[in-house]
Amino acid sequence: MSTADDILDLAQDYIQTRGYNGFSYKDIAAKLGIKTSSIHYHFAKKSDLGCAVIRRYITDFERHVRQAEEKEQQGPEAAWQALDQYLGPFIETAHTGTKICLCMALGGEIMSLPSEIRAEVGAFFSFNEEWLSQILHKGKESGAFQLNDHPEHKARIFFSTLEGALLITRAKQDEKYFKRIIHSLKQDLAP
Amino acid sequence: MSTADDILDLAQDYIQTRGYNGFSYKDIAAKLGIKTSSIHYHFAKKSDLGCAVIRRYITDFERHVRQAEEKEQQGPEAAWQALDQYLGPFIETAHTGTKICLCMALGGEIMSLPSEIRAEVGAFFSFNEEWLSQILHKGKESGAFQLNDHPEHKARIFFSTLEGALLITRAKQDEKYFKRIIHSLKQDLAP
DNA sequence: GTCTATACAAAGATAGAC
DNA sequence: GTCTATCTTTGTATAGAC
Repeated sequence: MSTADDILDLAQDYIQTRGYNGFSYKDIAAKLGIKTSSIHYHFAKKSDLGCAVIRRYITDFERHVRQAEEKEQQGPEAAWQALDQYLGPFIETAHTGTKICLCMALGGEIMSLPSEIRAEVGAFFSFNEEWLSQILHKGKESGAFQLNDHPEHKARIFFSTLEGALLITRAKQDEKYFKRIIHSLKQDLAP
Repeated sequence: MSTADDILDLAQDYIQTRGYNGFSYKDIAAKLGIKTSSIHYHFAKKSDLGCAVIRRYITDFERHVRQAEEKEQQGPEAAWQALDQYLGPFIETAHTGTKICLCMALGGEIMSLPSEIRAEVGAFFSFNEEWLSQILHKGKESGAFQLNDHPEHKARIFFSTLEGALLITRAKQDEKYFKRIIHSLKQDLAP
């Protein structure tokens, strides 16, 4: 792992815990045992670092979701497996007890962020909704899911709930809270 | 309106738009045409200001919700009226296009906040869940609502969705998004 | 690629005059 | 209650040596 990767890892960790405006180059430098000027060598400005973090996050997330699509061939169990694959990172995040979704953290301070980062946050949210919408639609066709609303609407509700629950779970320091939400969300889709 | 109130108003506005770590005494002083030392006279430390803002916010919110309880006497329409009264501030916030719920904004940076503020954020979330849980329970009894889950679980889902949707709506700059979520949430409760 | 040195502005805060 | 003045620390960033 290169220094640049170490910096990205730490920056992402800081954003997910303290927010973009809640950490500095000094924090990262101290943890890595280097000087802030070394970080500026890899990422000239803080906004460059922020952009790099969110782009990597989205790329990794989309790769993860594409693996879910591979599982989701046809048949009822496949749709549920794809949904579980999708939910994995959210459950892991909740499990930390200290982090929320990176884009949720950035979304909370979005009016103070450079426009490049704003755009990425919006794109992440749209991607999730569209992907969920598709899988809900397919799951409905295959009989895996039963929906009381249009797939697009259901997808938005589902995603808003997931993200909101992550933040609230952390504030309450109660991982069980999140698990119950996941359970209710899945139950709501069951035929 | 006193200067202290003006400071509180501006601080709240800044937190809801830019986050707690996204504004400074200088920002507020500039807007009010005073010096930062004058703000320190009213609120010695930034954390004092933060605490005052969230405490006022919660007090005002609880007063608003208590008015909803008065509407919620008995009968099916009453439960729906109480719910609409409750939803008012969320809809107003979404309408600004720039703000999210104060506690959501603080919740996003909670790991960087003083413990007094952390505790208030958690209390706000718990209050909302408990209030919603009660009204869902009563509405179910009166036949106003039909629930496919326990009132406590439904309340948590409902609240998580509401808060998550506020943040996502702002990031996407699409108020219609929030209105559709509200519509779906209400439809889901209808018998 | 990392360091030292440095600049320069911003942030949080205090002391004391008016 | 607000001001001026001051202080300290932090944050972001650059120049140039190693």
